[in-house]
This record gives sequence, structure tokens and C-alpha cells, in this order.
Amino acid sequence: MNKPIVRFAPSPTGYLHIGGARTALFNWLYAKKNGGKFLLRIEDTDLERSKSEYIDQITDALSWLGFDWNDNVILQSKNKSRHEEVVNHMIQAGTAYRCFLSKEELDALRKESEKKKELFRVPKTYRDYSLEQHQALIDEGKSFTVRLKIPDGITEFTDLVYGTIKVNNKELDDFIIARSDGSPTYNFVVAIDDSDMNISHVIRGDDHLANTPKQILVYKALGLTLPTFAHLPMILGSDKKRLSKRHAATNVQEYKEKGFTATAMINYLSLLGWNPDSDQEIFNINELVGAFNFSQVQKKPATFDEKKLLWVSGQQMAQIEVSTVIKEIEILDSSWGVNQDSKYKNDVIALVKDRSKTLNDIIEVSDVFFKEDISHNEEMSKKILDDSSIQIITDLHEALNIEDNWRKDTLESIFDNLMTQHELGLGKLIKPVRFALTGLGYGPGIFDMIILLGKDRCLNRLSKAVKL
RNA sequence: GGCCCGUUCGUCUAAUGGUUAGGACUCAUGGUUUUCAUCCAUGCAAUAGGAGUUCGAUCCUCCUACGGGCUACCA
Repeated sequence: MNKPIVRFAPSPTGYLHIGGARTALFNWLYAKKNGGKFLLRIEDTDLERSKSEYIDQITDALSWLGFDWNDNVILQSKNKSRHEEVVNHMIQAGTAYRCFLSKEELDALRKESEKKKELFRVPKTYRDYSLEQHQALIDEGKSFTVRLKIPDGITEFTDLVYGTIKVNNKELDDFIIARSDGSPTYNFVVAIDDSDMNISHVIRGDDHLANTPKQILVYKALGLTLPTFAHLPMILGSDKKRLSKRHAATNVQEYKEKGFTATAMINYLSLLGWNPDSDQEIFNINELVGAFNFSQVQKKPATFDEKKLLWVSGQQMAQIEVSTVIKEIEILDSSWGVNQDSKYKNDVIALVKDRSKTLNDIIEVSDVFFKEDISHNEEMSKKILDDSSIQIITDLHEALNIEDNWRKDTLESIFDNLMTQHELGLGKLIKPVRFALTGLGYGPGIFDMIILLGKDRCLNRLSKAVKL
């Protein structure tokens, strides 16, 4: 088998959203798994809506995810003359024809059919006109579109996900391949470009499933070799509607900013609409490449569930190396940990990492170790720092102040004394102490934390908390 | 309206012509951690509905319902 060539073909009318990322992922996985090529084509022919800044956003997001594409980015708009050339060729060859029906005429006919509750079909008035007749009408100054001459018969193809799809060509109008301004339409150019790029596998969202027969008809009219098609089910929001801007976060970039690693995103996305045929849920990229298979891709749409994403992210966080975490965080927040000793940074991350679900969780907690001054939420202060808590903190301050052996065992005995002194369990002691020390209601083990913070910081914070 | 696609716990999914319909997330409860998180255990929870084929259908067929997509001189 030849090495597959696949492509991801977003239109630059917005940022890269979750659905697009999943499509890109499956393309990329398939290419990687089979030693093929993953190409990137930007479908920027809709001049009204396409913006170059979106191209940058999309390529940035793809790079962040690690979907490195082969060759240069292909801009569809650059293929304009090629598209026009093919249209002309098809007119000459008789596989397409000029249609002189105006948009207004068609709209009127469409409305009429609707009124009569009849099925509307584009009239094939000009289908069999000769090229001379075309010229005569052009000379009259009539404008025209170009339509594909769809033959009788059945168009059938085997989708890697959906199986055999069959459509009677009668259901299809002679659709427009070039508008009256000469610009080619989507279902036409996509076929030409995919063919020109030698795409072997067209992997895309299933919103394109119904258009596939039209594209196949273009391939056939030109005698081109058909690619294999694989359509992916949609990703839905929690309301079961197609994921769109109405939903909370659909932009890949937003998830990056929320502190999810690319690995976690990819891991979660891979599980939407695909299963590894095993109970494994946590994958690194290589495992995913090895396991991916179209036979395990679902046909039904999947709902995006941020709760599960968080869980996947937490699982990934437990496996990720401290040095990697530091790199990732520094990419995310360049001000993080500046002027901090690198051994200290390592220790902080090692302490905090396993109880964090996202990089942002880590950033939040690690702040406590980097900043001299921490803030205490007023409401929580009132709730936690009652008289007995203040007494505990005062006593602890006193004991720590005269303790020079800053070790776990000495700290433990200090807390033992406090426990007997106040007749409280360790849990009751920890809560106010942690709050005094960090301003947080959660965090790493208390002894580890005290050791890492160091004596000065601990004493300062304890005495500050007493005054709150 | 027409065409195409789909429908298993709330969510992601597994299974097979014969299972107590399995796992994961969420949620609840308990345990571990003398805190929180993690972790572990237990529990709640599903084959859209109706016909047919069959000794037996979640699985095969048909119908209905529901959902999605396409049906544009958008991509």
C-alpha cells in the first residue's frame, strides 16, 4: 500500500475550534500511524469572511497541539487560475455547461414549487445547448454560471466510518461549479485541490457526508482517481447542539489558557468518537498513534464533557515529568517563577503537581511559595480564624520560633505537642495553619509545605495571620 | 418538503442471535491520607417505541418517533 496523504482543510473564518482540532487529530494520527503525509490547506476562497489573522491563529493552535504538517501551508486562493482552467476545460469537454438562468429566475421558480409543495429541481434548460448557442447568448450580454452535467445513475462510495453510501443521481441537481463572476464553488474546488494534492484519504467532519457524492461526480467527470473517504461524527455541546460559539469554550486556545496541556487535550479529544478497543483511557501521543483505527470510530455524535477532560488532565499531570511541567508553565506564563532558584522551583512543582489537574492549578498554588506576601480572603479568614485557631497559630509560632531543626520529625513532634495541648486531632490543627501559611483551603501535605517554605516565611505568615 | 446519517446509564463508550448488558467520567456513601486532593471500595444509573424473523433479539428486517447533516451563485 502506498503511504497515505491526508489533509486538514480549515477555512480561516474563525479560530481553531474543538471540532476542527479533533478532525486535525484524526488526520494526523492516521498519517503518523501509516508513515504518510499530513498536509494543511487553508480554504480562504470566501474573501468576505476569511481573515489572515485567523490563519495565524489556526496554525498556532495546530503547532501547539503538535500536529506538524508536511510541506508548506497551501492557500486555496492561490489555485484560482487552476480552478478556472478546469472549468473551461469541462465546458469544452461537455462535462459541464453554461447555465443562463439568473438567480432571480431560480428564486422565483423555487418559491413557486414550494407553494405548490412540489419538489424543486433546477431546470436543465441549457444543459444541451451547443457551444455556439452559448456564445450567442454571451454576445447578447447574458451572464451565466457553470453547472456540472450530472449523468443518470447511482453514485456509491464506501466510507471508512459509515460504510456504503448510495445516492441516486436524480436526487442531485446539476450544481454550480462556477459562479457568474467566474469564481468556483466549494464542492468543485475541494475535489480539484484534493486531487492535485494527491490526497489519498479525505478525513473530515460528517457535515460533508451528503456533499461527497457531488464531489465524486466531479472526480468522475474529470476521470480522476477517487480518494478514500472517512467522515467523523460531529462534536456536540452539552445541549446536544453542534458545538458552536454559543457554547462555553470552543476555542482550542482557550483550553491552552485554562492550563490544559496539549497532551491532555489530544488524549481527551481522541476519546470523543473513537475508542481504543480496550479499557485504556490515558494515552501518550505515541500510544495513540499506535492504537488509532477507523474501525473503532463511532457513527454517532459525541458530547463534549469538560468534567472528563479535567479528569484526563489530572491523570496526565500525575505522569508528566517535573521538568516538562516547568517548560509548559513557562510557555503559558512567562512571568512565572522568575528570579526563583531552579532547584526550589523543581521542589515546588514536585510537591504540588500530583494534586493538580491543570497547569493553572499548579501556578495558583506555586504562587504561595514564590511570593513574599500572600493574601487572605476576608470571608474565609472570618470563618477559619476564630479564637481557638488564633491560639493554635500563636502557639505554633512560638514553638517554631525556637526550633532550629527544620525537619519532618521535629515538626511532627511540635504538632504532637499542639494536639495534646489543645486536645484536637491533627486535622483540626492543619486547617487554620494551612490557611495562615497559604491563604488556601487545600494544598500539599502540611509538613512538606512548612519545610519547603522555610522558617522565615512561616513565622512571618503565622504572625501576620494572627493580626487578621 | 426531499435525500443522507444516526439513537446502549446524565456523559464517553463495550458487548453479543442466548451476559446479572461491562468499563470510564460525574454523583452518592464508606475507607486510606489523623486535613484537602489523590487513591481504593461500594452504590445509583441504559439497549427510544412498535411490529416482524427466530426456540431466543440490544444485536437482523421494516415502520414510527426523536436528533443531526445536506438540499445556496457559503465553506
